[in-house]
Amino acid sequence: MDVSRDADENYLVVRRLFEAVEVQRRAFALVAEGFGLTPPQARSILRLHEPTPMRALADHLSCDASNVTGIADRLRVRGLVESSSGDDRRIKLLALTSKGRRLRAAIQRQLAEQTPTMTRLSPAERQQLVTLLEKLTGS
Amino acid sequence: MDVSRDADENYLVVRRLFEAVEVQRRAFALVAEGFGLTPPQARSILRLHEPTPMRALADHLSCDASNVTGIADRLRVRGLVESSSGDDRRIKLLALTSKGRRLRAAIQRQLAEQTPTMTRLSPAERQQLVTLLEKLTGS
DNA sequence: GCCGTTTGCTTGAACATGTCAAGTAGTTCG
DNA sequence: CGAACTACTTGACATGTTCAAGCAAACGGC
Repeated sequence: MDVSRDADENYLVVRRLFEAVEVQRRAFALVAEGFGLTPPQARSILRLHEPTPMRALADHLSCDASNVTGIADRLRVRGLVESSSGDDRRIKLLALTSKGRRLRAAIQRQLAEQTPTMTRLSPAERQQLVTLLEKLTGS
Repeated sequence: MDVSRDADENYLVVRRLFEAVEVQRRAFALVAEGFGLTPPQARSILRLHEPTPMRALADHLSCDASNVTGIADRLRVRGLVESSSGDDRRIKLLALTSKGRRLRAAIQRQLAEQTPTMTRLSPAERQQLVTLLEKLTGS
């Protein structure tokens, strides 16, 4: 067994993977920018299909909770989200405004149309990809 | 034809995709952090298999050239890269030091071992994935 | 019911990344 | 030769990111 050879071949797979990740990331950033949003801001908007505690948003973005404060602030200034309190008065629930909901729909539409996955793969290939990705993310 | 229904189904595919992208991104960031590098720094190191103009590195990272100046500075301070001039004296060629080359090999090894793609997919599935990704990135 | 602990969020410091505009130096080409 | 282009640097500024510190609310044992 040639271990170093194995490592090389495995790394080729990994490299392809990260190349593809970069392509997607750029595509996403471009769509977000088209709506005047940074990628984390766009991801937040997409996540807010329902009122969501900031803590949950931080988990979704896999970042520190303190980070979400700033991101939410900037979205609030632009009238895209608003926050309310629930039973637990420590928790701030973030929710989209109607303007935010319209924006979210537009982003989804554009992602579904312009993402390379959608434009360059056949429906069958997309299904194959989804299956692999689900296994990959453990969902 | 129910266009909005199509858009919804397409968006589900896109959502899966971006979830997977996030998983990979986190995995990469974690490996990089383990070596005391930020993701762009690690990506730069991986790119420097040969002396590379800063302009080419900027293209690879798809960012502004001015950004690369700072990234290269920080890598230089840590003794991982050094720069030289070629024929065209405007161009700075970045190259790994021997310390940098050792680090690069270690990063590749760890990515090949720890990336979810490698740990959660069978070799056949990995091959399938690579084929799809190549089509996706147009390479 | 009280008090220590945990949890959710905010604030401020410190740093990396990213863009843009402006500047310098080297190349190219008419 | 000179204008235009190219490669890099610098500085200003916004954002994202983490960490440490702090505050307020909720929880849990006793």
